[in-house]
Amino acid sequence: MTATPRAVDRPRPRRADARRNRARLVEAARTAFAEAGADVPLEEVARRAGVGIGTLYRHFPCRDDLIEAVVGDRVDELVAEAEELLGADDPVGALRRWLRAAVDLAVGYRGLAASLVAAAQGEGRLSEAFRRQEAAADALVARAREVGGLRADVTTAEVLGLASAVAWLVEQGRATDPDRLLDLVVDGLRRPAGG
Amino acid sequence: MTATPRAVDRPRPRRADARRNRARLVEAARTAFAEAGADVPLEEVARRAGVGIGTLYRHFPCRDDLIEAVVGDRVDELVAEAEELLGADDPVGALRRWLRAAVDLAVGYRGLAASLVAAAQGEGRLSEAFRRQEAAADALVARAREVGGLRADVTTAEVLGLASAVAWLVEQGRATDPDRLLDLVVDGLRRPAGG
DNA sequence: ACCTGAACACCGTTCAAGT
DNA sequence: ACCTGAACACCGTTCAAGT
Repeated sequence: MTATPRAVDRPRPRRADARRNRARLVEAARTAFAEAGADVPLEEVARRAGVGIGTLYRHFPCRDDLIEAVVGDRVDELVAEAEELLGADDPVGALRRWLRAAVDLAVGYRGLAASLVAAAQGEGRLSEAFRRQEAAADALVARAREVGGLRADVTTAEVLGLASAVAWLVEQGRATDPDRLLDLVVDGLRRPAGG
Repeated sequence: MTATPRAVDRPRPRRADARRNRARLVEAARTAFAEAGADVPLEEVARRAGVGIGTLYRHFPCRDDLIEAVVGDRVDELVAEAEELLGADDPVGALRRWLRAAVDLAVGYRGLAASLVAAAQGEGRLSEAFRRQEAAADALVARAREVGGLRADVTTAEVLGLASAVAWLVEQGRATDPDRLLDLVVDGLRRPAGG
């Protein structure tokens, strides 16, 4: 039974060398994640950053913290995009476009979709990022429902869940075209036309 | 770079003790998978079976072979069920019911959905099981399409992929009710009513 | 023909010793 | 305040020595 280290809120490092090491780690993680997936060995990340493995753990007590450092600002961009799309003429189309962007982000690093979904229940920084994303989705879903474009009983968790599932399928190599799958899924979320 | 051992077609063991060990391993794996998920340590399975780890590897050169030994006959049951459902009055409902059974199987052991999806590309016994399942799904999809109940452009790979994705979501704890999600998904696969 | 378990590789995580 | 890397735990996989 190896307890996974709890995520702790670390203050910004005071010493200049520590800040530099932190930045190097994030950069190394970014490229390593992109090349080898979000489950790349942490020793590999430390090696690429040119620091000891202990230094990595000092800055990022668990893998999710490192993932958050890499994708956190992209999640914020996604949130900002949602705010813009809230003013769109076609709310269902807006939701659809936004989900596509969310899928793109998740597909960017193999294993990210799974990490994000797992973080839905957790406590750390990545979990907070997930909840920011969920709040953004919620606004778009509410808007689409207001206009009558969505089934009344569909929840945000279901919408985001299905989008994550699409991202996961693409990651697994079981789907070439995310757009195609998203279209099928979003069609199922629409208000039934005939009754 | 650790090469994963290739799946090899092993003949049924000749010696009685070997057959007994094999059977014990499958039983131990069945309970271990159910309790701890399909990624339970193989040493744990060997321990429960009361055999050495080397014996496990002799009978099941890779984890997927063990998984197939545990779920293979349930896949065959699924295939048989599909054949019965081919005669149903409501082909879309039949497809829907069958997908539910497929999801139930995958959800039975945590991690099985991922293993099955990954096996879609591979070579071993589990890959063959996946392809039997895919052929069964294909017949049901074709039937539902004939009757005009499905979008004409939907492929079997997409249908099965989305069902696996639903199973994965449930495994991740992101959905309580598989039926609910399957309804949403299947609705997206239906022939659009209004055009 | 089959079994066993020691041996090795790999990776995650901690911590004593350093600056 | 921070860094380092040796040390330990855990698990996958192989293989020499056995029956």
